Amino acid sequence: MPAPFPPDHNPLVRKLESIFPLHDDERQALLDLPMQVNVLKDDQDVVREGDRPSRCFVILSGFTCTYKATGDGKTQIVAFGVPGDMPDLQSLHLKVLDISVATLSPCSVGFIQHEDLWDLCMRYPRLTAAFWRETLVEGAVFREWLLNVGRREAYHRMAHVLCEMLVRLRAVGLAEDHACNLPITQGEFADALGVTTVHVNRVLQELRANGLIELKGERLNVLDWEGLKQAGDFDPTYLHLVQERPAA
Amino acid sequence: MPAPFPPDHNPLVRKLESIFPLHDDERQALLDLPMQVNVLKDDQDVVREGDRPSRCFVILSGFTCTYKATGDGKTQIVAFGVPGDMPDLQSLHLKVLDISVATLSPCSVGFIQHEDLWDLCMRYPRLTAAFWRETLVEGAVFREWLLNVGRREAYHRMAHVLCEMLVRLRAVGLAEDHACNLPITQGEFADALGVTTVHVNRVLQELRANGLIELKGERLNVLDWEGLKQAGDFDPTYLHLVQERPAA
DNA sequence: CGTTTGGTTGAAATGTGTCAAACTTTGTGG
DNA sequence: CCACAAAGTTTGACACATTTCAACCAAACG
Repeated sequence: MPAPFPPDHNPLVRKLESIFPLHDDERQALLDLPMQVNVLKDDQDVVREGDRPSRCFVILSGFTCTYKATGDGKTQIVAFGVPGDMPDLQSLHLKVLDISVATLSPCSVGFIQHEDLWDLCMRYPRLTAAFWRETLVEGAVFREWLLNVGRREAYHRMAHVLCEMLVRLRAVGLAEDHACNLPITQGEFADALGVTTVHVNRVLQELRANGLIELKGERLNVLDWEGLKQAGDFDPTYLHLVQERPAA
Repeated sequence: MPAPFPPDHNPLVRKLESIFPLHDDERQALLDLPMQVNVLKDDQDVVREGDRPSRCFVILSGFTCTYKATGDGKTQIVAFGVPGDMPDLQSLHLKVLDISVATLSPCSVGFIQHEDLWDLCMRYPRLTAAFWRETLVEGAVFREWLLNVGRREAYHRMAHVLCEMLVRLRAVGLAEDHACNLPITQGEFADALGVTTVHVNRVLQELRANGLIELKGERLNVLDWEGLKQAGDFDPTYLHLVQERPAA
């Protein structure tokens, strides 16, 4: 079955429009893109480091993480993926994958053949720009994470990532102003922040004690958005959204 | 004055060919690209976070660093730039810069108007792919650095960056098999690795004591390449070079 | 030469890791 | 709907990598 999304709730379209204004015909072309939809359980690899894929995928629902591992098995999450994201879009140009992508929650993903994507880009040159831009924004997030991991203490690091996730989810209509679902365990946060699970736990308690957030199960509630932004030294410019919708 | 490089030593061409095979006409088109050459002293900003450039630049000679800073002034270097690199190529698609680029050594850089680059990409669609690919490889390096900073101890981190620089410089013909010039101070390494200058110093001494490297002034000499690669947990796949020339 | 920049050293402070156990929630099958 | 297992969270004590601070040294430079 093809993806059953009303045009304006199609995750791919929605995501691209959050960073690039689409014309009607381009939007339609995206909706018409041949796509093989797969439903995945959580904690499953979608693609693996070393793969040489002939297709890439878009997240239709659910969350993923993009990760790498050191020789002795320590893993670092380098990005979280939310609906609309294409975590291995790079494979269009880079033959062998330098990252793995796993599901953090049950997901449905749409596989798109590289040749179909090439085709689309030929027919709609502005879409080339849109996809290129998407990979560039992804790169900007890597840079910010590098600053985050390299130069901020764990407490601030955690706050920063929470800010980012909330803003990104708002941009694709998957978060209220100050709350969202975040199916990310403390162990996964640890791998994203370059710390241990134990420390993530302590730092989260601090954030809670300071009245900045509630976080229980998959539910994140930001009690003090200004405070959290400040704690995370967060400025959304690097996300390069067409227009950050200011949260009330 | 236009860049006085014999065709095959033109840094831009050389760099692109290290990750993308060019046809003759494409190579010529690159050589004909209008370019304003500027000579810069070391420790100067080329572009700054927040800028909205109408051009981007290619490094013709010298080294740069791309960096970001936290609100309280700590800086993180997210990439080193070597001749042929275009550290702010992203500005072609992202209006406002989320990074600053500074010279690490005296540099000559060539500024290219965005419109001229657009033009070129129109006339030679494969060059669009080449430039896109360049930004993707840059992204792959960010990811590896994230793993490096997040999950490796300072000693291994240092070894990793040294391996990377040597391989990248070899790819553009600026390093012998096991030695190169590296105008990077310990303070700058510190900002790249997310540690302090003091610690970089101690870690370098360890690398020297273990007989892996000599590093004095700007000169890096790798005494034990296999040992350094192992210490750095280094696998060059993520650099996506067309063909890693195996060092003897 | 004196001045600046970058490198080196040591001792004490600290953020984060490690280990190991207990607790809580979630999901599943009987 | 309970019972149990599995997964995730929380806690404490201690170890350790790295920071901090402060001084000193060496090389480069005008």
